[in-house]
Amino acid sequence: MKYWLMKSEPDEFGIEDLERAENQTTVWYGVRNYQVRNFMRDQMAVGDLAFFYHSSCAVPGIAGLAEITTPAYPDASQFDPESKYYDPQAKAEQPRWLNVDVKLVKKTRLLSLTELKQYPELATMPLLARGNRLSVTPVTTAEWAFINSKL
DNA sequence: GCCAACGTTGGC
DNA sequence: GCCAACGTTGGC
Repeated sequence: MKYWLMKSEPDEFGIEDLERAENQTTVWYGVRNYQVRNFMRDQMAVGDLAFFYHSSCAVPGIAGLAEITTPAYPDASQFDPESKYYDPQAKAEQPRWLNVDVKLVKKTRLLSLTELKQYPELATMPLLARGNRLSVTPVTTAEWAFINSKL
């Protein structure tokens, strides 16, 4: 099993939205970055766990834990001209973009980015690397355990 | 295949 | 709202 960190803007979809969602599950759609798509396609598996991270907000940080509940499958929004994630170059017979479903495991206290940066144990996390913009990044077993001990 | 221009992300 | 960082696009 692998561990991940998945970013979402709480103004768009936050941990409370996941809590309220049917089955406390949502489609993690809208990924339009090849590296992230490949993570989902090649490395993610059902049962993997993820930190649910709030980005682009007043206090960015980890807000909860979630579980991957499906393999990667085609992201429907790429075919929807009404969607802001519409990709006119995506073809139904060869979808370009994939998504997975995630289910809430639990809401946690908000472990802020500021606090994450204070732990030397976490210094090598891609999240904390300069200029990192990936919305999904891998988390090591050690990082997963360490962060959980602080939640 | 190079690389400048452009768009997006995301912390501050 | 600013701006650094980075990915993508498109002209050549």
